[in-house]
Amino acid sequence: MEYQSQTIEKKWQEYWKQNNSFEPSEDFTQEKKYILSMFPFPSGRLHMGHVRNYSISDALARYHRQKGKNVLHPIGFDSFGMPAENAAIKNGSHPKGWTYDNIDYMKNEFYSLGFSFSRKREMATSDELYTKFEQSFIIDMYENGLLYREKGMLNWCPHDETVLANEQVVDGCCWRCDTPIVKKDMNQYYFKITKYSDELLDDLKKLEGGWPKQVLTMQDNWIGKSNGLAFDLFFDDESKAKLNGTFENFDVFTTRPDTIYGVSYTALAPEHKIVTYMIENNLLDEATIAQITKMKNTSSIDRQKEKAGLPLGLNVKHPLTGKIVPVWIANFVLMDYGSGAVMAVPAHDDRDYDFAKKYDLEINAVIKPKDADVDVSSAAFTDSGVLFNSEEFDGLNSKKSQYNIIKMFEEKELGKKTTNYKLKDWGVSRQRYWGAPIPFVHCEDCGLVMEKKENLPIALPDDVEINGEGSPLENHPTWKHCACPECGKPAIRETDTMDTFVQSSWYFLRFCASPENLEKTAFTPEEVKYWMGIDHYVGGIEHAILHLLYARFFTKVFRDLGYLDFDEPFDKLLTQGMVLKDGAKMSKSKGNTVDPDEIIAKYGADTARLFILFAAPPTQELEWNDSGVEGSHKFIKRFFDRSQNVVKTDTIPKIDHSTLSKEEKFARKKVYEALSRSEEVYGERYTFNTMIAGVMEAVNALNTQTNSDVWSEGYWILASIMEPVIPHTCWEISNTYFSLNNLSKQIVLEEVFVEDTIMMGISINGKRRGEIEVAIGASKDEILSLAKEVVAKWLEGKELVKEIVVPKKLVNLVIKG
RNA sequence: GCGGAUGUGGUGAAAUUGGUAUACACGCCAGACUUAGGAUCUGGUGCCGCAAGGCGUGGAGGUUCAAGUCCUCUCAUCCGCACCA
Repeated sequence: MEYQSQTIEKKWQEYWKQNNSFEPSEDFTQEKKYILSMFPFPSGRLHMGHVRNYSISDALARYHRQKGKNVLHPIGFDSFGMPAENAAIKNGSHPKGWTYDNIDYMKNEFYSLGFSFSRKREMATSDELYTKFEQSFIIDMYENGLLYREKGMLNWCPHDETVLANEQVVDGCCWRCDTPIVKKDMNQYYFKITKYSDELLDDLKKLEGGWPKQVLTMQDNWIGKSNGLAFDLFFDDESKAKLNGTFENFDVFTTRPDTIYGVSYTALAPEHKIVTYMIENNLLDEATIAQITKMKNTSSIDRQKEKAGLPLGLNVKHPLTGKIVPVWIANFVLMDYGSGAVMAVPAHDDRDYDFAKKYDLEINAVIKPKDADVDVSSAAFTDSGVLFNSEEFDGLNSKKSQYNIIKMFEEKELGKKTTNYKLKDWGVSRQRYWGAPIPFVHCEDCGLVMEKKENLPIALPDDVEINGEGSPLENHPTWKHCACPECGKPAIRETDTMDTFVQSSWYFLRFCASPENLEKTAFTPEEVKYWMGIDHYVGGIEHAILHLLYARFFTKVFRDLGYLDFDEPFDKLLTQGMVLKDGAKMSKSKGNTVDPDEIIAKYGADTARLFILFAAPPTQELEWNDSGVEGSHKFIKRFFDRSQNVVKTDTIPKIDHSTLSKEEKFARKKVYEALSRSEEVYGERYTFNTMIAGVMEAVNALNTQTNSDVWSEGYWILASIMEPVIPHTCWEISNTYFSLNNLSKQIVLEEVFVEDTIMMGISINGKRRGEIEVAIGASKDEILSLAKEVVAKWLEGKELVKEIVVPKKLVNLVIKG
């Protein structure tokens, strides 16, 4: 029989569907594995990145199923989001119809690739049931002070007409459409993720070993914890008078208190409240105000190009020396970090230095290298060192003096030790239609009121006009009008919807819910206790910060709300590399995409899966290569074709190893080597490419002999090992010859590795000069004398200095002269 | 600038603890079978050299009997963060 991918693949896909082959058991006494790939956005069609993602998780799922584990390998769709609305604007489709059509199409693609997902647990986050539970969680979070509404300067994307979280601003532009963002003052809902800053940071330690180092570092940097000193700078009397007595002081933060005697000016962010006050009260001349306004309206990228600022005509007193220090506005001071004001030590900070040089401000060095003088004539000295010109702290090193100076500030109540974070609260409201409505109501009498849980879900109206102008919910004629849940009077429903990252922050918990209970609860404590944490989470590195940080945050919140009792959701994280073509990431705009459907039609799903897992280890980039795909296809054909040598059997053949020929023994050894390598690969290393290479070697070795028992045993095992990679082919072979009995746990027979003789390399001074075959029990002397014979011509006339025998590996002879 | 990686044949890549560098595959070359081959099978293929031999894991040193692997320095590429006080 010739290999017909179409026939075989259709046959088994249908079989798996009919037999519910991949549904997890509800028996919680069994050992479980929860294997999850990051769920996709239903963009329309699968791309190769998806195929790679799910090929990896499917291989792991199928492997553990063979091992007898209770495997949860679910799939869903992250189905709210802007592209559905953009499609609506572009071609008049309805976001809902567009989304669910895409889901249907993509589901078919998934099953045509043979992925072993639990069909009963399929879901989409835009399902009303999902929204219902999510809104309920939101209410809980609000009640517990983890969600709040506040007016603030927000990142606004003028193109998408919506607010963005700090995390969604990339290089000052919208992460989705690349439009430069502007700041806008408006009301917004926030999750209090900063409450968990320390825990999110500290628990990264628990993930070491399970998560890639790079991701841990990225999260660490993102949280951006830094320790230092915060203290107040007081205005002199003249400045106080200028400010009409409204401000006495402002506070600053520094991580380098050791440099404090070098302060020669201070700087405020242009958005600082003192600056705002001065502008509003006409304390600055028009030219200055114009400059400040211009500075504020400059994008963050442009602001970075050159340091700029201007003096405010105010002075503060140095907290230790009492010296008068001028106050400036500087464009490099960020309003949203620390207090939006800094003490400037140009001698020991690059930014302060540039600024001081530009405006000819004092540069006072107070730190010098341990055994040298400091020179700040051309650049700041930013290393730590030894203090001088620092009164009582002279001669101390930076570290020691930091401690002492903070202590002194605290004793004199001038300031205190402080920790700052880059992490900000997560702004979650979006002025869009296709998202989960935020379940609140604005009542004139009662203020902001939560919706009652029995009224959930607050579902989206279907009859909306989506034209890209404003918020469709805001513009809807009736939807927002409702009765206040508290007093019953007419009120206005919140028209903002939630950031889609809210849905992806808990979907993995929803998958734990038994299909029987879907209507009743989001999930039960027993269900999540059994299935979580996720044993393997597979996805792209692009989610290293946003999604993974938010999901960790939600897990901790849910723990504190009593829904679950663990700290971290993802035990092991596998970040797959990108799929490239011609050296660049596959993308429609570059026109270098390969359509999975076409590959399936031409070669079959198994070929696509094999190529993807064989061409590179999963964490590395994968270069798409058409002839490589051909090669994978050829191997499957050959593997299928050679199965003719197998004799039908329901149990693995028993073979007396001692009676076999050399080739037969070798073939068995290769088969079992492939098996033991597969254990390592599926269990811990995930380098599927090496495992597949091992199987290819085994097939090559089987091909050098004709013993039908050896063939049958070999295929019994190889079809089992390869089933997670090329499931259709392996089920076909296993069904034809083994009644599927071989798709189960395999046992490594150590006897096949026992050999009578062994090859050893001979090297002289570390250079390979020959090899010998020695009996397995040969003594060191026997080995040495044999080795010397083989390399006799190299030893002639030389003095033998040392002899090293590494058992079963090699002999190294050291010679001189 | 800070942080994280990665550098091995013509190509994708192996080498688990320092122990025969280049497994497996692609490509290429030769042969077989074929009306034909972009099918299939068999063999060859790191580089230089007729050979003996020499040289080879980005580069330079070092440790070791032995280094792709460990140490020091350096170069290149990729990714992330980036005026974070």
